[in-house]
Amino acid sequence: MQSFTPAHRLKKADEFSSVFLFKKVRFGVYLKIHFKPNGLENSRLGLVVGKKVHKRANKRNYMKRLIRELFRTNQPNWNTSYDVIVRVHKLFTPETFSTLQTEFLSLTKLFNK
RNA sequence: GAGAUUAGUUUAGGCAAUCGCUGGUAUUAUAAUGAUACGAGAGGAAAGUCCGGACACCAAAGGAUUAUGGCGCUGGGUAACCCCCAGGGAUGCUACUACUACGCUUACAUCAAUUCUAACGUUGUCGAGUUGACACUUAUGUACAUUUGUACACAGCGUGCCAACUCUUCUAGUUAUAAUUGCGUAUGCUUGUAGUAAAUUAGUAUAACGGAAAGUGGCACAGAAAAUAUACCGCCUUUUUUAUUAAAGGUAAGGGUGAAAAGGUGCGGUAAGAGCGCACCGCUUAAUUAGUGAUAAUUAAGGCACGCAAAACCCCGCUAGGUGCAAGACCAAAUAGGUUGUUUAUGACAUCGUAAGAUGGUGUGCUAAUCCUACACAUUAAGAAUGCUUGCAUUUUUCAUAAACACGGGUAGGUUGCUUGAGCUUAAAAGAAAUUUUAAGCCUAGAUGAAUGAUUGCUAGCAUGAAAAUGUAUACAAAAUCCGGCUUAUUACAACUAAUCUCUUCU
RNA sequence: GUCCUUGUAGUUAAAUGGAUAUAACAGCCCCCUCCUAAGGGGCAAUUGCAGGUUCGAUUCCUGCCGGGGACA
Repeated sequence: MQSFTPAHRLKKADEFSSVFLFKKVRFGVYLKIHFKPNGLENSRLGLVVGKKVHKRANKRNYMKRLIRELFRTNQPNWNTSYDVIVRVHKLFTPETFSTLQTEFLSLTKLFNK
């Protein structure tokens, strides 16, 4: 089921820091993905988009929405449920969206069934 | 008329499908979340946080004063304003008028210079040199007084001028004609160029636009003088001298300095000058008239006394209590703690010592937990009743410690504040406008690691293209308690307004 | 979210509203030395940006831009 409810969000600071401390990272040109398998029914997503990527809020919000959409469409294919934190460290726009999509899929190929 | 640029105002594409997200309403299940259906879901600046408010809490009897900050032409609008509308004056820019200078075109006449040609002229003229005379200059010497001056004599160099002689060149010079250039006068320039202290008229733009005649301070350098005016070069008079040399006095027109020079321009006037007098303009004061008022106009008087800067201090008038929705209100876990309440348990012991105290035991702390060791702390007081062995025991109250439960505060967390409002749309009325009033209709985001997205199709539009068609479908930027403004960002699309420039046509 | 503070050579600082913006260290060039060090001389700033007030602005005023910090 391709849905995205509040149960799919990482919210507390403890949850974030536990994923960071697990120290499993995958790098790409635009993204950095921290992940940790959790024992829950759902995978959960956390996003980090810093002000250094772009100064304006509308561009940062756009990037967050795109990543959330990719997470929503792809996470039912994963073998178990993970806690995932995606960090953006380069600006992308609607023109570079397709390269971002291929990058995200290659980075999350590990999780697939 | 067309195009471009700049500035400003308005607008900020539409319809549909699939998969998702956040609220709302209804139904239904479960017990607080799920399912189904319906309908809603980002701006003109949501931004910057620069002003003004609503709202909430805190403080505060009421009033006044002081300090500090803000504002500052007039009238109106507004809940309020560093906001808006209208007006006043000021300043800048553009054009016009007037004046000045320069340039160009054409014409005229005369003068000057240069050139060409012709005539006259060669007993001439120009240049250079030598000699001499005179004048200036004055070393030096002598005499007299004494740190220097006076008188006399006076060489040489140099300068000026005159005379004579010598040398060199071959045309100088005069007259006439023509050409060129310059000056002058007049005319025109179908926007020629540049400027103008105080000014005229029109248009347009700008803004922290009270007071410099309450007081204190400032105005570098330059310059005579920088705010109590003053006199460098000058101008004039008188006296003086061989001499425009010197002295005294008058003056501030002109020059010079500076960002700024003590009302401006013109005429008269004067020895030269001066608001000394007059005309126009500006300034000050008073009166009258017009206007709600800022202010304007007119008249009279003054005769310049009053330079700039308050975005230096300051003075005058008006105005402001503080903190911000993370305000504030409510519910409330674990752990710890509470001058709270109830119940239960334990304790207030032994030896030595006159006493102070010491030792041991017991308890608590230190540990994730247990034991040992070390360390730290505590080991305390008072009253009543009953019994008898009369100073002991028991009971009880108070006290201390521990545990449990309750209570209240309160953290994490949650709920609320939260969106019906100085609201929006339409119409009518009042007003010059900002704006206001009335009537009818409407409900239009509310997130919290923070929703409003992704994909696809059609289409308005834009670009390319003869067409078919192809491409693009976009600028600046996203709510965070809510409103009114200001400031800043943006032209992608479309419309309108103004200014400037270019091109074309007509007169 | 509400506030405070600050911006000057590469760095750290200075400056009365008055003219080529000052000093130290670092950098570059030249001199000195056989070479280096030390020493001497020079260069290097659109005073964050844009407006305004003023005869004149690093300084005064306004608006933007950036840096740092505080509260909870």
